[in-house]
Amino acid sequence: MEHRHMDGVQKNAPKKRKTTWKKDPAAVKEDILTVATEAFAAHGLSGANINEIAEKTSTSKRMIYYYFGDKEGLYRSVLERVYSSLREIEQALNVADLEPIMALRRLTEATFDSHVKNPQFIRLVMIENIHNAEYARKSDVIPTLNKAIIEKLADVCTRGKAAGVLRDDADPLELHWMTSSASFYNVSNKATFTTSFGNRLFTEEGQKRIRNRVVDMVLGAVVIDYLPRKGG
Amino acid sequence: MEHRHMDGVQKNAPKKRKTTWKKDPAAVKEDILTVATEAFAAHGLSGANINEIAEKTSTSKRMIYYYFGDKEGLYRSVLERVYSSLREIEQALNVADLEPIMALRRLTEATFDSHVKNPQFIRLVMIENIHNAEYARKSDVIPTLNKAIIEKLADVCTRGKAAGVLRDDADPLELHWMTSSASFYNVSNKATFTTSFGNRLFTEEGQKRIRNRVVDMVLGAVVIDYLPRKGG
DNA sequence: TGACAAATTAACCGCAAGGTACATAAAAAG
DNA sequence: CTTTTTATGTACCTTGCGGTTAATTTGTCA
Repeated sequence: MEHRHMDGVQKNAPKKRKTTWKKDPAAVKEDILTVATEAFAAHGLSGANINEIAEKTSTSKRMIYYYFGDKEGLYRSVLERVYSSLREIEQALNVADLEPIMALRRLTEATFDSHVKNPQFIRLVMIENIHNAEYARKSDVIPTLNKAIIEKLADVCTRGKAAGVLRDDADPLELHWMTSSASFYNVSNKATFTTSFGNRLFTEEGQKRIRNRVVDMVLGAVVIDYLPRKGG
Repeated sequence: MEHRHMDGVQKNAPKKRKTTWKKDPAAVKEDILTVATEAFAAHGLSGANINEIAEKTSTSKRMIYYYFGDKEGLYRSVLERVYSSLREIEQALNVADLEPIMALRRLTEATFDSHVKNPQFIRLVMIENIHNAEYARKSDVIPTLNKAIIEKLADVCTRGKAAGVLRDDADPLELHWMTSSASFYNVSNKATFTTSFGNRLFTEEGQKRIRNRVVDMVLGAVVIDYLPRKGG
């Protein structure tokens, strides 16, 4: 009971505490995670500020520590949540009954588009890479999440080779690497690329061209006698 | 350096100051920049610690502030320095007297290799992108640096089209985008990619394959009737 | 209805880390 | 040789921010 700094004069008159509130743990957690996701994606692990996060939630800083332990715990939860939500999108994709080349085209386009649509995810993955993926690696869900897309690509490869339309050195993992690299970079490096070269490739037009280019590159790498369409 | 708890004896005895030293501003600045580059590349702008940086230099924290003003100033200097040093590498590359396709192959390979060889640069660019390139944009050298590579590609395109070996929609900036995206991602996302899919693509073998794939992708996108070689 | 656990609030703490004050040696200027 | 400017060293200050303490309310279950 040491009010050491209250020498004498009414310093720190206690704010009136809220007299009533509802219990809603799930909503509180969600609220915190939503705000924290934005903060970590914007400023990174060390750059994000717990006090600021707390202010933007409808609850208090104490609750963050109550539910997530510490800053790192909060970050880990954010990471897992955003990884998981993206996996759902990937799993929803159904190309099993398209013919192989069309399936591959669709998968590539879908990957490209989902990257464009989820910049927050991209930023968090960038941040993870800065940290050498140490938090993703600690997670026991994240390392298992991306299997879905690889399986789909593997299926396409198998079918494509059987049909004689894909080169027999086509490899699902390499295919994913190619698609990912283009799709990821397109979002992750937009800022510096624009700084160096202007935004010509990042207008609506430019992005359409790039998207087609990516498809052509990927198909061109594995489809036998692939003929890219002309122009953008 | 806590002298506070040395109760009684020798409390706060000022450390004997170095009685003699040489002036060497240039070396001191270089020393600081070298250490700071490592620190910022490893931990980002907010994550890097000025005290730690100071300890690793052969000089004192005071000098960091003397020469660079504040943390942000130091970061900006680091950024400009690594950008500039990479530009020199690019400029040294001479492909003007190779035939167009070979020239393009060499440029692509060189870009891929230089990314692999300069992970610190990659990390700093990643960090800049997290910050929406605000510091790179403020710089008055960085935005002008990457012109060299584009000019080389433009020359190759012109010659290639004239010789009838390159598609007439081949575009230097797009070519650079393709090469960069693959080369950059290969380094920047190694950690998370490995976490998800194992390190098969990052062994010596795997990297050779990837490198060849990248060349094939780029050439395949612009060379008329390009025939990729088989296998890895 | 009252004990107990779970959820929430406001206030506080410690210290790490960015930044500064001040003294002084080395070199340059005059 | 004196003065001034540049470069350096040591100690220190301030506060932002991650994390805690302690009290209080809400809901549950004997």
